[in-house]
Parts: sequence; structure tokens; C-alpha cells
Amino acid sequence: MSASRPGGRTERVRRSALEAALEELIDKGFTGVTMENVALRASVHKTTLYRRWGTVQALIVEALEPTLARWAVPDTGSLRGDLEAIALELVRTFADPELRAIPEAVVVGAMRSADTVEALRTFYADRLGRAAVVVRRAVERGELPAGTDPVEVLRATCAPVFLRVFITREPVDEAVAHRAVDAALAAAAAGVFAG
Amino acid sequence: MSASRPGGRTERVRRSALEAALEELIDKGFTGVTMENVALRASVHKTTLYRRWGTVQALIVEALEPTLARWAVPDTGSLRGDLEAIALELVRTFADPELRAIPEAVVVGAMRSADTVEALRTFYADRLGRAAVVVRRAVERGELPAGTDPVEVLRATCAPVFLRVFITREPVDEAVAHRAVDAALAAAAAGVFAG
DNA sequence: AGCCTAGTGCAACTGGAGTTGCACTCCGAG
DNA sequence: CTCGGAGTGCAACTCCAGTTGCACTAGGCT
Repeated sequence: MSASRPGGRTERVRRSALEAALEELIDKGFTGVTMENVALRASVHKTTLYRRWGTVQALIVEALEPTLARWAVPDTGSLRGDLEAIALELVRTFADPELRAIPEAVVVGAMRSADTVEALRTFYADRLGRAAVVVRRAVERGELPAGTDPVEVLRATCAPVFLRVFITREPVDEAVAHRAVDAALAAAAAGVFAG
Repeated sequence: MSASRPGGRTERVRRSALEAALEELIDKGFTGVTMENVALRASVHKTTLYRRWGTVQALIVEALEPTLARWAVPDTGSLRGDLEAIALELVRTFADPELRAIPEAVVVGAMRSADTVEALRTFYADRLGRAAVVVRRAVERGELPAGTDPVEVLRATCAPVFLRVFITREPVDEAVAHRAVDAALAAAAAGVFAG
């Protein structure tokens, strides 16, 4: 464990491997990430990678943790502004091939290994849970009916973007984001997500 | 090509392989489908499979074509009824592990090979296009504002289901389907998808 | 009937992912 | 400083997906 030797070689190897994994991911896309390539780039032997992480998926998941963790909930003053910030960030992420590689890798990984499924589930549970504040504030301000399920509003906002990117494989632009926000707001205002 | 000898061995091999591929897919899930396993089950040599289809993904895509093609657009008399039929069919498909394997395989395949991406895109373009009648009828009946984009309504209806199944990995039930329909209808009624 | 060839079967090969046993290095505790 | 052991490097191995060259079978055509 790295905990036993936090300042030593183990930690250097760990950092080097995670950094290399991230670079490989961005370069080659989720298909090209290989233990051997990562090992080469990190100047670490592949045996070490297998021993510490077991699978490429696990390595990638850990490599992505810091990137995914640092995410700030928007606070623009209005619900529409907050939701648009969230939706637009999604669209921009998926528009940039480099940024897109990261969420894509996780979703793909989840299709293959059960542990990655769990990682994905907890990640989105956490992020949706954190973003829920945005809707709760709106309910307090009286912008939405009392009893509105915050997470449902967020799901409705993000779902069309994900649908196009991962399922129907349609292009996404800012108009998609705006329409998704409008739709979510209309449904929420109508009380669909309340009770 | 099988066209050159439509009644002969080539066609028998083709049918046998596609059938075996489908069975393998349902049995083992998308992970377990291997050219060798399919070859074994179909009593066809794996070399033949590689020569005819090239990759497992291509084989699976072709094996799924007939299943995916036979799909009837619902016509219950009301838009809500039609959309609920569509959404509930999705939910039921994903609830059944056997049925779920099929769309899952295609989505996973699309993450890996470019040709599968194209297959997925055209499939959903076709299905959304065919289902659009449901909304067009509703517009004619005056249930929705004129100028409503039919496909947008369908996307809004299906997106939350796909989001939970493939992205956030949350369980789906019929309540999810109903709420998605309600949300899509509320947004459409508010004119979000018109103009 | 008999030829012609596309399509298939077969076996051996390639290549890369993942594993294993062993030697060695280096951190940290005493 | 030195010693123990966790962690790492290394090389050789297994295993399986995918490839290739060759023989041959079987369907269509004259």
C-alpha cells in the first residue's frame, strides 16, 4: 500500500502511473489504453501496474478520480441560469474530443466490468446529489412548486444530452442544452416532478 | 457473397452463424460473445466467421437486424397512450436481462468500433423517424401546438430511461416511464419543442 | 455428367494481454 | 548504520483473439 510509504518510491510510481494513464486516455482514446502503453509512458513495469490495480479499468477509474472530484456547483442566482450552466458544461465537454474521452472511458468501462459499474453509479449519485442544491434553492425562492424532486429536474436536464452523445449518436450543440433546460423547467413548473 | 448462392451451403452457414451469435449474446451477455464460441455453437469454423464479418461487432450487428427491424409503432388513440407504450416497452426491455442484452450489446459495440457507431446512428434515426408519426398525429388532433418537433418529443420521452440504464446506472421501473411521458408532454404542451 | 470456382475447413502461426517465480532495490524502523 | 520486508524490475511463460496458406468440398453452369 502507498499508505505505508507515503513519501517514497511507491508514491512516485503511483503518481507516475496515474498521470501516464490519463495522458494515454486523452491521446489514444478509451480503446488505446493498455497496461503496456501506460507502463512504457510511466517508466514503470507493467507487472507493477497489474499488481497494484489489477485491470486497466481500475487504473483508469483511479486516475480520473481527482479530475472528476473537483467540480463546483454553479450558483448564478436563477434556476434557469444554474441548469444552463450545467447543461452547457456537458455539451462543451462532449464537443471537445479531449475532454470527451474521460466520461466516455468511464461509461465504456462500465459496460465491461462490474466494479466500474459501481464506480459510475456512485459517481453520478454523488454528483446529482451535490447539484440538487440548485433546485432546492429554486424551490425555496418559489420558482418551482413545493415538493419538487430536485434530482428529477437534473435528470431531465441532462438526459437529452447524454441520449444524443451515447445512444443515438447525434451531434450536440448549445441549442440542445437550452432546449433541455426549457423542457425540464416546463415539466417542473407543471408539477410533474412534485409528489 | 451469399447472394451468389442463395440456396446453398453459404446461406446455411450464414443463418447458422447469425442464430448462434444471437444465442451467445443472450446467454453470455455482450462480454462473452466470441468468434470461437459462436463458431463452436454454429458448427462453423471461426475462420469463416472472420472472413465473412471481420469482427464480432459486425457479426452481432447483422444478427440483430431482423430482431430490431420488426417493431410496430403504437397507435392507442392518444398521444399519452402512444408515448407510454413506447416508454414502457423500453423499461420492460431493460428490466429483462435477456432482452436487455441486445440493446446493451449495440451500445457497447458503438463505443469500440466506428462501423457500429454508424449502425447505431442509422438504427435510431430510423426508429425515431418511424415513431414520429405518433406525435404528428397528436399535432393534427390538436393535442400539441402546431410546429412541434416530433422527434424532440420522443427524445424527451426516452432520454430519462436511457440515462438511468446506461449512464447513471439507476434502476428503472414503470414509474420512471410515466414520469418521463408526463415531463415530455408538459414541455411539449408549453411549446418548448415548437419553433 | 463434369468442370470451375467461391466458399469453407483445417492447422499452424502471430501478437498482445495477463501471469508467475525470482532477484533485487529501496524505504523506514530500530 | 543496518536489517527486514514491502514493493518493484525482469524475463519467461500461458492463453486466447485474430491471421494466413493450403487443401478440398459443394453448388451452379455448360
